[in-house]
Amino acid sequence: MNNRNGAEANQVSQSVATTGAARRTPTLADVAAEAQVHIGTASRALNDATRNMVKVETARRVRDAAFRLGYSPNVIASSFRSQKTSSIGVMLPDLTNPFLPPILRGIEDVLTKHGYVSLIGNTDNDAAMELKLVETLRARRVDGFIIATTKRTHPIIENIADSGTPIVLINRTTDRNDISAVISDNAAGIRDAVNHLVQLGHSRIVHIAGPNFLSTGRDRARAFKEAMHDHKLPVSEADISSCDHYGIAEGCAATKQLFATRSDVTAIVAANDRIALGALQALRDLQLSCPDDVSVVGFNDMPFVDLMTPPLTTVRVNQYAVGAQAAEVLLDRIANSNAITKTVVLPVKLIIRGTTSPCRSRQST
Amino acid sequence: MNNRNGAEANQVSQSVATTGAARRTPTLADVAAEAQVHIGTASRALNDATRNMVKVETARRVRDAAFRLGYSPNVIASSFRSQKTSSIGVMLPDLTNPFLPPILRGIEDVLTKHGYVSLIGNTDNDAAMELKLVETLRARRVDGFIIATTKRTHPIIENIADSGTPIVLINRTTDRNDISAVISDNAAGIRDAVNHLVQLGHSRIVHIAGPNFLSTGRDRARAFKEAMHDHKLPVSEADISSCDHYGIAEGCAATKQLFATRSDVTAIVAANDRIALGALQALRDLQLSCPDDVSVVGFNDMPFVDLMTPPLTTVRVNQYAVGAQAAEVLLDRIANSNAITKTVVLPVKLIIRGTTSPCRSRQST
DNA sequence: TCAAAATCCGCAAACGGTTGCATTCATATG
DNA sequence: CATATGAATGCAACCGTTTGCGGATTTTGA
Repeated sequence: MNNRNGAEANQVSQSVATTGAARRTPTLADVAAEAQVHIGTASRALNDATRNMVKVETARRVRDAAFRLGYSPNVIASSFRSQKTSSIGVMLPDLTNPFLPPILRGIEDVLTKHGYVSLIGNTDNDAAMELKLVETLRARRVDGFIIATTKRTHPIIENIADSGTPIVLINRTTDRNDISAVISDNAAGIRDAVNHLVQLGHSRIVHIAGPNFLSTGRDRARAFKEAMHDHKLPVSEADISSCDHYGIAEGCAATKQLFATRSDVTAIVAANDRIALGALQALRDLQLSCPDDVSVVGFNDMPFVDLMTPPLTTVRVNQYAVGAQAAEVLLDRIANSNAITKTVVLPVKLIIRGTTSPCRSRQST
Repeated sequence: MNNRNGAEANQVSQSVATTGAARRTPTLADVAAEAQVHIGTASRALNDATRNMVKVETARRVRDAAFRLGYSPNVIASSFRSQKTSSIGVMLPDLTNPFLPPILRGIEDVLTKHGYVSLIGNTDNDAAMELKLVETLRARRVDGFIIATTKRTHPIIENIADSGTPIVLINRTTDRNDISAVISDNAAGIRDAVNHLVQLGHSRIVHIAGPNFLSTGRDRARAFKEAMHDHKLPVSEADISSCDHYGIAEGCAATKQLFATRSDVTAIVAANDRIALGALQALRDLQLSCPDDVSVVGFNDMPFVDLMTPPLTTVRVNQYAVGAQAAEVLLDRIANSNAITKTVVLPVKLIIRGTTSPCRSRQST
């Protein structure tokens, strides 16, 4: 009886596995059975890389069977066996920063074109969250990383690179030059901005800098000094005020602090658009008009700065391209593990709008 | 000789596999060996849900071993076996729409808190891309879907719901009421907008509507008519111009079309902020001043509409909360497969800024 | 003190593909 | 004609966890 029950149970589960197959989502085994081939052959027939190992007629039969059954390959099973997840981790400070979505879109577009998918995480520039995120992404076995949050030295990130996992940095780089990166031409952008202001007759130009521990902050400040120097304009440390964060409030505060000691300034080169927004706020608070009293130029050309009044003159970086390029570089590195590490520098373009105008040197207060 | 070589090779790989074990990323088997327990026990000790099946002392020993080895659980293997990926698919029209990032942030925040991760896809409202995305996400075996792109009838999406996969819609719903959704109180928002305009003395108020095939477009238009009716103000079809897309260009065109036949309008209720931006453009083109000649109110309060000149009066929807709520509802449904389907309606708030002012009925042209 | 119950843990079978190797069969070669 | 060559497919191990089942050990209860 026990035996008999067992036999019955077997038969039932058997019948479930056959007639009931329509219920379950079909597996490769179902497809192979339907196409009358071995499961291994079915696998090869369905996989682009191994398609040529099987007769074209057989391949067609398998694909037909797969279609007939509505087969959807189980990517998890595939990832598990092949140790490739076709997914990449993206580490951002905060998705809500309008500068980032176009970059993400660029990343997504090239990833999906290659059958990859991205896992996005926000860190709010918090070290603990960064660590947790990296652990999560590692646990999910992402094939590579795109990182938008690095400081000039950053142990967590350097650790990823050292572990041999493909990685590419965007916007910001580390001081180490053995990690691939996609950045914009900070030096050229700042130079163009200064040139523009000089052409408008400005000579008392100051720089509201970003954090020195970020490559963008350091590079743009350095470029500012060089550009001033090229124009034989004096530039001292007093002409540069640094923010320890790329924020509107910080930009406002830094501007006010600088204006407290300098009353003849007629133009501001801000390290990025948010700092520029803060500078504009500061000018308003100081009862100064932009651009009549003081000209301002930003950096990034993030969405909507063209709709403000006055619209912001700024250095446009091609955000979408940064993302797309980063994904390309990363996928290249994944496909070809000894691809050289490279830093891609994308061109920028000064967009002249309403916050800059000819200099009418203002009176000292 | 062959044999000897083979033996040597074996020994080498053996030594790699033992002493070199530190090289490989450790597996559960390594942890179990280190802790001197069976692999099954190690699994239970490390898993919150099964922790109580093992003695506390044993659990501690296992966790210590895991820590010592730097063990990172292979989520892929876990997903494979348990048929749960702890990932959910998010379908968006376009991440680049500034309305969406705060929603996404809300989704991400609650998902990560529960150990989940999201796979985001952009469809650009293209049916083919939608289908491809759904296939991709199904292949990756996401545990559920959050969908921001549905039309009032939408076969692809209804198909997901019918398949039994947990799903929740955001912003927009289908006409079917058996699918969970998180939306904002469209009717209240429009009512508040109309009330505000009436209080300012306006009576010639028109509505630039969204697409009728979207629930938001239909609901807001319907609410507009009701609100006008409540104030005993006449409202005909001529007072409503529809856009077939929530875009700036469409809003501009629809406004111009309506103003071509109506010269006494003093206020516009736009179906969303982008349409409102288009309406403002149209007014500029028509040499009309906002808010002096015509008041405008938008919907959504997306980022940066407060920085424009004049800043936009609009109905604020709590975007972050929409995303967070959607994630909560979805996770609840995943954890509890017979949770009731529910539609969560979040409150909205009229934010009065610079595009609305008291009516000074303008002359007919 | 001993049976029953409860607790803890080991055992081994999945999960669904991929892939190196073996086998078969047809074709080319000497 | 026998054999070498190569193409096409079958075979089966393997990837790292989870989990139902049952055995061993301890605790409980009368």
